[in-house]
Amino acid sequence: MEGSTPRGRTRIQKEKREVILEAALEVFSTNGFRGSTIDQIAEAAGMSKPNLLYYFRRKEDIHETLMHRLLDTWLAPLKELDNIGDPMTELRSYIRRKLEMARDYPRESRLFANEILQGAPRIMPMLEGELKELVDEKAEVIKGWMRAGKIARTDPWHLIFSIWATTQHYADFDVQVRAVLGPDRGGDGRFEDAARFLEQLFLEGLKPKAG
Amino acid sequence: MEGSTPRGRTRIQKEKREVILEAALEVFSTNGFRGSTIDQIAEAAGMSKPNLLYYFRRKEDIHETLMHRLLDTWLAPLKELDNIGDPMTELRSYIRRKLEMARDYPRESRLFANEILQGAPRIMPMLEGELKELVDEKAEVIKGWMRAGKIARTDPWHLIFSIWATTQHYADFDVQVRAVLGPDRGGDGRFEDAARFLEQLFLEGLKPKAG
DNA sequence: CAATTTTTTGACCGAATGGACAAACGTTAG
DNA sequence: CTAACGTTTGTCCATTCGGTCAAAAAATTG
Repeated sequence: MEGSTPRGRTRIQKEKREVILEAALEVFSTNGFRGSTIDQIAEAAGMSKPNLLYYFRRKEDIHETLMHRLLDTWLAPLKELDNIGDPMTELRSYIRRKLEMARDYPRESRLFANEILQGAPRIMPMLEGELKELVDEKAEVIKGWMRAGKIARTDPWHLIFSIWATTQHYADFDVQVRAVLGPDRGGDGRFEDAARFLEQLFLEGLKPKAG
Repeated sequence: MEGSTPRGRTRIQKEKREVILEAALEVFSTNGFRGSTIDQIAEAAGMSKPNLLYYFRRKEDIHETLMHRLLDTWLAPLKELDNIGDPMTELRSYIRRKLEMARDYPRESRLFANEILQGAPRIMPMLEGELKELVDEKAEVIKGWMRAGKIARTDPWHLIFSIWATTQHYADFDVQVRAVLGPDRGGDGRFEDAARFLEQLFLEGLKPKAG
């Protein structure tokens, strides 16, 4: 007999859950959690509301599943920051990768931003646990680079914040960026321009001082 | 008694409208527009729902009034960016002022962020009009500094974006910042640390290259 | 094929929500 | 006192929304 949480998931269940999550990502990221309705998600997923609720019992279950997946993807670039390679190269790669994620996964970025903006009610423990540990660990790596005179001495935590802020800005504030740049400069090239600018800002700004 | 009610708005009306806007700022900035209810705002303002609706006919009227005021305040620092003073000093002042606004008016920042995140449905014309013009104008000022060799050559628009992103990050992503910094470093001092870091990043990153 | 299980949907429910409205309340002027 | 005006609230309404349920429709299995 099957238990309360059927581990055995049929082919249809797996597929439909994916379709729902994809639709929910679209809807949640543009309307926020409370601003989204199950009907909207169901329609975007091409099924009826009761049918959707057959796969996810509650609206919040969809959001939770989405958020849980997101975090793994989202932190992957930082995890790759390694103290093996050349510090400046490592930093440049990290900035590049984060900017690429803002370009290729803007919905995920907005979903995350929405959650944080509202006070992170559903992922607070994760921020104080997993995320803090990871950042602290990488801050140590960066501190090592500073001690070795490879990059300028500064606050590693705020350095990480500034990389997050500047790169995610191009996903979260995309409409503003495009509006300000206008039709000519606001096209696809904006990410290249941003990459060039950020690279210059961070690499020059973090050049080690003699002495 | 005559002339004591300019433009047909009594003293009580002015006062109560202020109370409501203050309450609405609190509620909207933490729950978003759709996530906020008139009842919540009314309770925060210390009055009944019908009474609130006596001062603002619709929920959206409150939001609109709030948003309109916000924009003036929000763009003031950039308007002050002047080509009279020393470029580096001007930039430092601008960064300082923006960071102070993130510290002192986080609710306003979140309200704005919420609006942009949702695609700026209510303020799009403003972004493409007033805001774009202002930024274009200031970009010219910055370009002048670059031509004069006062700061490094780079993209002025993305420079402005990066200042917006890094400073507003401390308001919009406040919970994440505090969670990552932890109880010790996440206290009131975090803004001083941020100011020090950002100053270093931008001033070093924008130092003019010889030649 | 029939039996059984999984998937889908129409109809429905209760709670929340934005908003309307008239009655009541308070204040001031005659 | 009354009349007039601005303010406040209890009550009500229509809609929306999250979620349930039973029963039909596919799909799977023996």
